[in-house]
Amino acid sequence: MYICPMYSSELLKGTLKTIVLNLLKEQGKMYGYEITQRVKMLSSDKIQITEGALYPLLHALEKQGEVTTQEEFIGKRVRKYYSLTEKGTVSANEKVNELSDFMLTLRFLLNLDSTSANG
Amino acid sequence: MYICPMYSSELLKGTLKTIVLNLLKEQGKMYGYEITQRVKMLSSDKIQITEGALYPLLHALEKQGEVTTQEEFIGKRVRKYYSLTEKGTVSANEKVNELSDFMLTLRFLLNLDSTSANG
DNA sequence: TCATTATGCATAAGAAAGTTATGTATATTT
DNA sequence: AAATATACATAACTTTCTTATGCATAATGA
Repeated sequence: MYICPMYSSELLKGTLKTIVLNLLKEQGKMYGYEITQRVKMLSSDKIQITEGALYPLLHALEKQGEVTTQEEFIGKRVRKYYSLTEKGTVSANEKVNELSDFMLTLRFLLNLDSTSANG
Repeated sequence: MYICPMYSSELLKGTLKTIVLNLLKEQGKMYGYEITQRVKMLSSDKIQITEGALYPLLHALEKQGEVTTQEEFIGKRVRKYYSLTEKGTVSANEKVNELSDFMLTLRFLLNLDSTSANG
């Protein structure tokens, strides 16, 4: 049986924060578990954000004033929703632009550019 | 005066090994300093590989049998040339393919696949 | 009904892979 | 002569993950 391989973990390093900020920007507000599931789904299981990586990141973003939180109770269980502040929105845009630029540079460095005019 | 900004260092993590293996594959053989300079040039100074990152990586690659070395003297100064073994060539191809795939996934995740011509 | 899986948060210990700093030495440029 | 460039190497430290653990509620299935 074929197991869809995840990317080696080094690759996620450095992009996780960008992914999370961008999701929050697009979705308005999300809670931690939801973020892990959405990334898993959107990446066809090739990116699985671990809780040990995500929650500390979210806490750090809150501490730095890039996100605010809002708790909601589903029955007896709490959900902690995160949404971007203005600062976080700026940061999200910057991060996405930088990563996009970086990927262009990488494509050039690795000679991955198709023969046509784009890149 | 405008300083061309380097990418935040997290981004390089996870891609350095791929970059080095791919350069060696394309160039046949290279020495450490040459690698740093080529990446700097090809990236318009936006990626600067530090020696503290590069040399330990090259030593690890040699230990794992992915590269072999060959010393050459330029006057009294030594240059240590690295070239890929067969194993290293396989590894280079795998790494580049994985990174390429990962970037596609990222573009999708981050909604960077604009319908128009730019990104 | 009881076990398993899913949902949902959190944190601590450890590993990986960089940065920064330092060291040594030769060659070139100003 | 001093500064910069070339060329290697390694140690201490930091960042940022993974892995492991813990707690608790909800849903599913045998």
